Amino acid sequence: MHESKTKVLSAADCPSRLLLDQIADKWSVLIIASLRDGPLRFNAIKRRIEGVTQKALTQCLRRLERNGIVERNVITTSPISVEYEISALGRSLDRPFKALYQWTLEYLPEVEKARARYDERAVAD
Amino acid sequence: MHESKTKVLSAADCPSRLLLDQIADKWSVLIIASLRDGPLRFNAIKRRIEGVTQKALTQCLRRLERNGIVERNVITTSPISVEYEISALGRSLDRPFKALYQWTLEYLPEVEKARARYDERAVAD
DNA sequence: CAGAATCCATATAGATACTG
DNA sequence: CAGTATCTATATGGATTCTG
Repeated sequence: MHESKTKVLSAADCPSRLLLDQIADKWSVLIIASLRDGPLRFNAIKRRIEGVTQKALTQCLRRLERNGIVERNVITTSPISVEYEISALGRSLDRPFKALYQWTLEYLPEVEKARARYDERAVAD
Repeated sequence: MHESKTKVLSAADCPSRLLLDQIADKWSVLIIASLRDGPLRFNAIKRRIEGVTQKALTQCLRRLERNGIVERNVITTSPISVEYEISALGRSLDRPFKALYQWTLEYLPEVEKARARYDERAVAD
C-alpha cells in the first residue's frame, strides 16, 4: 500500500554482523589480544586467558582460523605442539578494535553516571 | 616462583568488555542504527528490526537506556506512547561502530576466501 | 500502545574423562 | 601437549497471554 519504503534492518541478512559475531565475541577478542606480541602455543594462550575452558578455546581458535584471522602451525615434536599466530588479516583488526576500546576508556565514566542516575530513579519509582 | 609477570587477560574484570557486551550485541547495534534518523516509538522500532521479539526489544532498550545510550520519553496520550531517541553519548558511538563496519566492508572478501580455503582443506583432510 | 509475566524449547557453557 | 567426546547445568530466546 502506502508503506513503500520502510527500511527494515535485519541481523540475519547483514554480512557485517554475521562476521562480527564470529570475531568480536568475548573470547575471540581476548585471544587476538593475547597473540599481539607474537605466536603462542595452545596451552600458553589458555594460561593467559583467565577462565577460558579448553573447549571454548578450541572452538574459538578454529573459527578464527577459518576466518583467516589466526594461523595454526603444527610442530611435529613429541609430544606434538601447535603454535597460533595472528595473520595479516587479523592485524588489520587492530585499528577498529582500538577505536572501540578508546571509546570505552573515554566514555565509561559517563556511562557509569548514567547507570547511577537510572538505578537511583528505579529505586525511587 | 619464577613466573613473575605473565600477563593474564580477564574478560570478567575488563570494564571495556563488560561495557561493549551491553551495547555491541546483535539487537543493540540494530536499535542504535534504527534511531539514527530520529526518534521512534516502540512499535515503530519493532517494525524496523526484522525478527526482534517484544521481549528482546524491551530488554535491550532498557539496557541502552540504563547505559545512557538512548533516552526514553513517555508521552501521556491515550493510549500511551513512548518515544526513544539516541542520546549524545549514543551518537559518540557512531565513529567506532562505523570503523568496524568499514572493516567488514573492506575485508569480507578476504575472509570469504579464507573460509573457502579452510573448508576445502577440511573436506580433503 | 507499550509493556509485564509466564512457560518452554533449545542453545551454550562448563566440567569431566579419554586419546594420539 | 593438544585436542575429542560426552554429559549436564544454566542461560537465553521465543511464543503466548494478559494489562494499565
